Amino acid sequence: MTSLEIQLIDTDYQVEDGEVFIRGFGKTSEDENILFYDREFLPYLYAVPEKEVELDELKQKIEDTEFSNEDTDIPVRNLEKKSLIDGSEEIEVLKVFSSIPAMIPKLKNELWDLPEINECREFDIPFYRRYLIDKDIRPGSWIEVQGEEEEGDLDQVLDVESIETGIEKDEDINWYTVAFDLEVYQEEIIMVSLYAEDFEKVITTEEIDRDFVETVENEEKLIKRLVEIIEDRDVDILTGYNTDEYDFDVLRNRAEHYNLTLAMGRDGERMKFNRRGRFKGARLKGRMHLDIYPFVSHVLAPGLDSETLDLDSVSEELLGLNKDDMSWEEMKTSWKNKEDLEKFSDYALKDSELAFKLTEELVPQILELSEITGLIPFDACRLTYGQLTENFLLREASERDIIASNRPSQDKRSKRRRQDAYSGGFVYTPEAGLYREIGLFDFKSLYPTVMVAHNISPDTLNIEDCEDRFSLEEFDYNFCQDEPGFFPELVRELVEDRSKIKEKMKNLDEDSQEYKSLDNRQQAEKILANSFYGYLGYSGARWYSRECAEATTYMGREYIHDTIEIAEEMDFEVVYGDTDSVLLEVEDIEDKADSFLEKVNSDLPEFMKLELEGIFKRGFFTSTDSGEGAKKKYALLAENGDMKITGFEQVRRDWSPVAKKTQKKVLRKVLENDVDGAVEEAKKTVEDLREGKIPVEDLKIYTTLTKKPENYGSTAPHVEAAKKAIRRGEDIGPGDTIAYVITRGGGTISSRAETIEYAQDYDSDYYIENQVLPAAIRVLKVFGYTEGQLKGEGKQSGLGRFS
DNA sequence: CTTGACCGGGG
DNA sequence: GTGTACGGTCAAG
Repeated sequence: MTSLEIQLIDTDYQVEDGEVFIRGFGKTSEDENILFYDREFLPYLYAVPEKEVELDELKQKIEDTEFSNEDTDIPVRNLEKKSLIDGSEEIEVLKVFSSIPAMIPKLKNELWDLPEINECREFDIPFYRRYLIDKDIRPGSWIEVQGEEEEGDLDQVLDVESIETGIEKDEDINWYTVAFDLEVYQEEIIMVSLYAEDFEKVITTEEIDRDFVETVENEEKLIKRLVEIIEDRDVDILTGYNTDEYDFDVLRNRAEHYNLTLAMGRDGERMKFNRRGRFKGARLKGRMHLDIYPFVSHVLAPGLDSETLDLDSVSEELLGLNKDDMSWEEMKTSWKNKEDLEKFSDYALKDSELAFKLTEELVPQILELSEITGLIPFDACRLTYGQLTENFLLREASERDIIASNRPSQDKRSKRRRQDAYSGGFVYTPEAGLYREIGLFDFKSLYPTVMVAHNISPDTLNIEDCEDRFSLEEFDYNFCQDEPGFFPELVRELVEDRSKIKEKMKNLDEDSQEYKSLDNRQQAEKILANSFYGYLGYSGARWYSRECAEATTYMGREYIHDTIEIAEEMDFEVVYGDTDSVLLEVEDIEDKADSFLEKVNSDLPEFMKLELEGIFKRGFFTSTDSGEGAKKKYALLAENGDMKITGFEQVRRDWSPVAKKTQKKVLRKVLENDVDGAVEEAKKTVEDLREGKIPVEDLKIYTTLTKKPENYGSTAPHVEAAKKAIRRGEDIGPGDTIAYVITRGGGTISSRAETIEYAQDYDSDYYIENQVLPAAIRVLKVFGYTEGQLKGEGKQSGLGRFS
């Protein structure tokens, strides 16, 4: 008998001779790769009997019945009576075991047809996740596996007999991480870049004068070399940016083309895509392939300022780092003409370097999330917010003997979506204009704390037998306050654990490993605590409750209103407010903030708190077309000169650089209280456009071609530009991003769109009227300027010579 | 105003 | 794979 302390990396299951076994991949602190088999775990579901049915009789009936489906026998291996909590009541159910996971959906259908059975539950939980939940195994924590050694390719292979969890071991595993990135030209891989802490490489078919470049004969060798490097370096974590949808897709197609097996995992099997809805995940067994783009888009995006989630903007926001400045056009030209390949290879390497650095920042968070939710890292980094939350809830429910609700049918989901939307956060209508000395105050985790303060939870909603109810006049439902509900209890645990962690962090060196790991844990807890409100209103949720979500936002609005009222009583000018924050203008704000906070916080229930988020020396709010202040569109200027811009066009990619740059300059001048200077900036750009002084680079607008140009029903500039380029022999197809410029001449705008390579001139009027002026006037109209004035026409009609 | 198509990331 | 899971924006109807 061998006993090993390991951390789990990955699990799946296999079926042999009609029997299922779990595979667990892990690692010891001595860097040994471990594979264990667990042959003792069977798939099951819960059968909930009709009310008047005698459980023992039903048990007997199921034992005596031979279930089958289209000539396949559906074995029932075991039956257990269980008492579980369903909402606010306790129910008696049967736990029905079968032989292999694939039998479970079939068994569910057969059982559900029995008149004695009301419904089945928990029949759609992936087998490997069920295993981890039931065994209380969490990736990222130590477990001890005991069993007999077997033959195998990994350092040790065990046929497991027992697993012990909750092992205290003061050691972390340093996962060996490599980021990679492909460069592709005309559907062939021309470069692979790899980046690790101790290693950087670009593999390509050209000779390039760079130390990190390794030249191979052809594309086939290039793929083989990549696989070899992953294997040789025994990579634990392979990462990249959008590698699921792009790099691995290309890699698989090209490997198929050469009849190569992409065996990049630790089990020697071919890489497979896991499909989940509209996403696919490239799964390498026994290694963690963590694509960070899905994590960024599903989990981080709501908290990011950046509107686009491309590698460049995300790295800029999270790391303060940018990609090398090389456009796709330049790259194509470079490869086609075999010129400047050094620059190209630098660019390629930079991409995987950025992906690596982003990984260093995010993977610890992903691994923490994996530990808290108990999902394997592969899942933790790909699931949506709602799915992450649900998996956390499933585990917490199981620990409390709570039986999970079923996932809603497609029909039910669309009904939920169609239901009238309930009101969300309160947004205060600002007065357009310029403000100075602004304090930004916000509630710490408003919705989670509201849920705790009022015990808002699906299992406290409208309980018959209840002493103390929290009712809202507006709604005909109430929440029982007698016992903490499932959701408030979880929020409280997360929030309390989080403040304990933050307390601990105060006494630690910020650069220490312990500080960093605690920081990642509290981040992950914050992510989860904040997800519950959204989850309750998510149509696909098992624990969906429109009432809970609605009551939560309602109370959130109440608290913001109260805060605004207090601010007004204290003679602060309320500039703006959105959901959980207020912007207040007041002289000597530093001095007055404390008494304001004290007043607000003393009125709040325990657990809720308003904080001062920051002080800004100026703020600018624009107006809508009707002239009233616009919501969610403003710019703030901090003491140190940083601008925080929200909602303006300048962050959107379907605007040309010249429009975005001008708008940014105009905003900065305005925030510096120099409106004349702002007008000058706009006028100067208009003039430069007229005189043809603006480089074409600043005029291109990006749009992605999603299908073949001839398949578009409507005309659009990027489609027309693409059609013309194709006629000239360019290789352009679906997936290509078209950089186009509107050129001079007659006809519609679309007919004058040209890809940047063929743009001989540009239509200055188009750029003035449709790009620069709308972007600039969005800001300057607040000061009474019109587009005409910015074009220079205002001089005649305004205060100029005629007045 | 409602409905349906498109789009994200990557090269 | 205990399968098939988004959400926002914009033009067209």
